[in-house]
Amino acid sequence: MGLRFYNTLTQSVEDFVPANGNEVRMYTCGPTVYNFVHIGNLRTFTFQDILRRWLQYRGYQLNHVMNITDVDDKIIRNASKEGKSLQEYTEVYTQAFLEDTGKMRLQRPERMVKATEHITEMVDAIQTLAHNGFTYESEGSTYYRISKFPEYGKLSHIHFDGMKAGARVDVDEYDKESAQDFVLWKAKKPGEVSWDTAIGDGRPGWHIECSVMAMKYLGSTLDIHAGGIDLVFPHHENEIAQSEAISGKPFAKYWLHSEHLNIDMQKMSKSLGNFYTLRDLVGMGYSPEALRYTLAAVPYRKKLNFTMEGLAGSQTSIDRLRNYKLRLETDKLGAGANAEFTKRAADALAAFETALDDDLNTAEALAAVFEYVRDTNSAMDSGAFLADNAKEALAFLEKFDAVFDVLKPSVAEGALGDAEIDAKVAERTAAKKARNFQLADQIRNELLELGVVIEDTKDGVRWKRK
RNA sequence: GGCGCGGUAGCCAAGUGGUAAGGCACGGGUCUGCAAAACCCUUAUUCGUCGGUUCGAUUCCGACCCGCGCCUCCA
Repeated sequence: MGLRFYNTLTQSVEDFVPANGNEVRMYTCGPTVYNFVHIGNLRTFTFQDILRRWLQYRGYQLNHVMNITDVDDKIIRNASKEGKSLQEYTEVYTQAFLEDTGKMRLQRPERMVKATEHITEMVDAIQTLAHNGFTYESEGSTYYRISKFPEYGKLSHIHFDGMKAGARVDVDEYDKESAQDFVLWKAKKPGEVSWDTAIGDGRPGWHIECSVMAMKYLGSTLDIHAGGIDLVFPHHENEIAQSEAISGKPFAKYWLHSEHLNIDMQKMSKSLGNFYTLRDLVGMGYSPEALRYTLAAVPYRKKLNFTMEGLAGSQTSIDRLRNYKLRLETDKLGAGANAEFTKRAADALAAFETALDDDLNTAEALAAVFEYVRDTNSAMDSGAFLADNAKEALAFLEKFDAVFDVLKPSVAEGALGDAEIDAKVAERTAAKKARNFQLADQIRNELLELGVVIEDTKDGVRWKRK
């Protein structure tokens, strides 16, 4: 079976077949730049990164657009509170976003686009919607009339025919004809940033930017649209309503949504004091790779229960893989290949690929890796694992890392260069040979303080940076 | 009230109508001048509860209990 994804639109797992051969046109909802990204945001972006990498692994050519929302209520409020312009304020968090996602090793989309740089296109789109009869004006704002779009609710599978008892309704939005109608263009309020346009002086509603930018750069029907599960309603539902009312075509074929994470079984929130950004965790001594691994290891449609114990465990898991790689590179193995392990390498790779093809089952993919690592570690001990098998293992690790990208340490190299460390290690080895253990231990401790760990193995001494 | 997700070893977590992956932690061991590091082994007769279907269910069906999400801004 080939690559397949769970599609929110159809609520089923479907074979993935993009419209144009190998090209994948993908749009993902990026950050609203009013703060540093927290680990919940990063779960979604890490999922999107795994998705990107797996599509590439499978030979697809990506054309991925991500938006940056740089105008919205929170941004306007916070910017004015700090006495900054919109640009000054959002620039800080846009840069921080790029830095943080870089540390997380998230690939950059082919194109990142800002809402404020597409005001003209949004106005055009709203005028087209007006022309097609999907809008109405009220007190200077323009609204989308949901009743004109019968398929409204098809993504979130919410039925709006007849309000249910208990459903909450915005009572104060009296200027809307219907509670589900949403704003396309908000009339200017005193003191707020605004654009004076053909449809009035104001600013865009939240949803229109994504419809406009997605269609501008990717055409009227996307292959994949992805985001966090909370965006299904209303954001993505509204994007569909807007886009399809403009183009008359399906907006996206596959809708992929990632689940949220909890912290120690509870929702992450500032009031509970369990709210973390990448910067917080790095400040506590955790590596970005440990977070990356933690977020990637649980399949994206499962709620992820984030714990500090789990984060530390991820670092240990990564270390184990790094040690394994180091061992493959340094152990003195017999020449040739053991056919048994050639087969196991192929089997492990097949299991790895099958798991990721199945709606990105990262947990199962990792199981395939670790099972192989354990088997071959034992075989290296027994001598059954030969030099060419090690090459196969390294090739497998390379494929693993093309997706998970956790093997390369991101810690600074520290004060010592490789040559200096080699010299120190040689000095210690000589001391050991002379049975001057006091000097040997002293050198070992010195190196340890500089973040270098010495390992005595049956094939000699090797070292690594901690 | 509507829609949806989940409850598998101390923790994280995969999975299937045929008898429970993997990771972390704990414990044990190998190696070692001692250590460290590394590596290996061990850990669920059992998959929320109660019924049903079946030769057989953790896996299907029903009921119930518990936790969570969305329906309003939210990754």
